[in-house]
Amino acid sequence: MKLDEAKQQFIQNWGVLGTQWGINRTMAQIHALLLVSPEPMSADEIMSGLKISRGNTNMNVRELMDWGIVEKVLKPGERKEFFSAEKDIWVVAMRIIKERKRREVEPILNALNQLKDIDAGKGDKDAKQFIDTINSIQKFASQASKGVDGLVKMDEHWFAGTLLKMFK
Amino acid sequence: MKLDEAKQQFIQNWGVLGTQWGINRTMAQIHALLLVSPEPMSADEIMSGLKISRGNTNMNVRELMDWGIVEKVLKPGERKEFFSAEKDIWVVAMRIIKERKRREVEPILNALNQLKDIDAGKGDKDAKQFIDTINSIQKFASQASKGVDGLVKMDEHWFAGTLLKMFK
DNA sequence: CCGAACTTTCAAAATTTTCTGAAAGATAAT
DNA sequence: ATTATCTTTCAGAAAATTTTGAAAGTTCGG
Repeated sequence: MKLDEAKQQFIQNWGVLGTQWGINRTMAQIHALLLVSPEPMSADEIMSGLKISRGNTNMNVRELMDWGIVEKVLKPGERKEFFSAEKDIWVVAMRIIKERKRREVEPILNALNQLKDIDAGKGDKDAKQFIDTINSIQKFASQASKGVDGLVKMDEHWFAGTLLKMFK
Repeated sequence: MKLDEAKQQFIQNWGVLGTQWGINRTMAQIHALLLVSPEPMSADEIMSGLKISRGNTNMNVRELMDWGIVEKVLKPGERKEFFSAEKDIWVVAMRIIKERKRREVEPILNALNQLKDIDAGKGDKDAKQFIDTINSIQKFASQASKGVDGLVKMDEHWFAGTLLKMFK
């Protein structure tokens, strides 16, 4: 298989995986493209590389930057902006997990809290069961959330230097 | 807040969370509805509870059963089928994680394997870098995958009885 | 200031995903 | 074997998401 062909395949696969995980296809593809590009790429290069419009490119690159897994790179003497993806997959995964937790899990946890505030007669079986369900979801989510924090913190500190090299 | 109101809210929230994680809104809502229902529900009850069509109901209930987090329950002397959700959130989470791994992560890992098969000259820098990237993704994914297996196995065995009670 | 080079925005169009409802398929009682 | 009850299917409709591209905005050198 030719190199370019392999890159192309990789980009497609990454796009599909993205969709399945609730990320839009193009965003995942741009990420893949940058991942396998030895050099930072300009908006125009991304556009022609993936055959997508300027607006689409701009929008999704910006979102990738929000996620902290793509950065803007300026080349001296060039007017254009270039973009490059974080190449360390472990770092990418940590950022994504951390960010999803912040954006999605935390708001839900808050919302759940309000739900426990129910007017119920003393012996109201149903209300009790409902509150139990909510409680158990909360307990689970907050444990998971702590687990993530732990992982991230580990990574940010010394652990990064040693054990985690195994993942690379 | 009234109990029904709270349930309603919960269902909506769960629907939103589902969308963000690549699960369709209705499926998540049906799951939520069953989660907070003290009794198993029939297709008709789900339809009227969520104001959705029969087809939609049938399709999504079936999918939830595929995921192993909802089951069909037959009541003696009733012609209808009833459905009930797994109430233990830890079990739900394990099933989902395990299933997503099987359906999504494993196929990608396979696909990646083929990509390393590249015709490259000996000193081909670019090809080398590409292969490195693919390798590191594979290594990461397979570690993560093993981690999941470990978690699941733990859960299936004795651990369930002890430490994991913390999550409930 | 002006204009060239580039980036951002956003309304409308295209695409993808989800949902509906009627028809066809089961199953069981009579 | 007929009918009543319930489930499944699926083509077309509706809704949601994504993409486009042209116009507006920005920035910089001269």
